[in-house]
Amino acid sequence: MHSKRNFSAKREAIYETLSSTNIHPSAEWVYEKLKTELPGLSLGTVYRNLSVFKEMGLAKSIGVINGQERFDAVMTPHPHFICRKCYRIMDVPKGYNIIERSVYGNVERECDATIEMHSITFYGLCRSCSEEEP
Amino acid sequence: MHSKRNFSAKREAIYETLSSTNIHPSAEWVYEKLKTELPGLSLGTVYRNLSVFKEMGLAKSIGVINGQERFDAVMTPHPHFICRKCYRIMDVPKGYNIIERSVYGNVERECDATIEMHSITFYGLCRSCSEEEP
DNA sequence: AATATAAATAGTAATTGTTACTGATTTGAT
DNA sequence: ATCAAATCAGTAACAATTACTATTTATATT
Repeated sequence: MHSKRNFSAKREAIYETLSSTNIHPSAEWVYEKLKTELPGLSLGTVYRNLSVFKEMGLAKSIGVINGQERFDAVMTPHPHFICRKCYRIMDVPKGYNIIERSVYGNVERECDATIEMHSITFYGLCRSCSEEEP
Repeated sequence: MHSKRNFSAKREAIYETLSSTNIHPSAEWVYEKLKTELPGLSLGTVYRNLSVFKEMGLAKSIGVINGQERFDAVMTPHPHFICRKCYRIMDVPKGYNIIERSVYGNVERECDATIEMHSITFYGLCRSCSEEEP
């Protein structure tokens, strides 16, 4: 739709890689994925561009999972499931992101703060990890 | 109640410091707080004991916030509010931790996984940070 | 109480993910 | 084609955390 964004070739490739996977990759993963196709790519460039995307509102951080920051180009708010064993991150449909009306106001009063957003994360074991549990 | 736990003096002090604050401290904060009272305390000891508490089920991680892991000794599941500017973490009453019955089952089906827990986090600006916004 | 055994610690070094810097390259506008 | 601004590679710096080792402290046994 809006594919011409005046991105440099590398920036475009990084965005393309990020947005066409659902694994919520780390910078390292994006770098590994691209470096065969773009031999002259630097890991620093991946980090820098992921920051750029965050500032532009084209990507967000899922948080630091097992020591690495994980990213998502899907900007529609939705929960995630994180496997406590393999750290796989899966999307949960946005329909499950609902916090009951009235909660925002109540939490704002409880915390004396302005709430701008919320996030819901489910934790447990993915299928393949639970099959190999003790 | 269960104050005699056969903890070493330092382990006890670290647990006491962690459990008697509601700021959800980092290892560094616990260390700074204790080092006047326990001049021979090592930062590594704080890290190690926080890990021990996690393994023992006496503490849990709130996640890595602004580059530092933050801890909580309150084990009853409850949401948190995190200020996006000062990274203050506040407790939200556990009554707001409710995920509608049926959601766990649905998410398990959607993700092909076993859900063990969930976490809800609210983000925004705390009072003092919103007063100094541009 | 003395001694053996295990656990915990200080202090330091090593590791890891990430960020900052610098000089070279690429890009976009003229 | 030219030039200023943006982007980049490569490396160094950084910060949080973990690992390691020698020493100390606690616990158990006699």
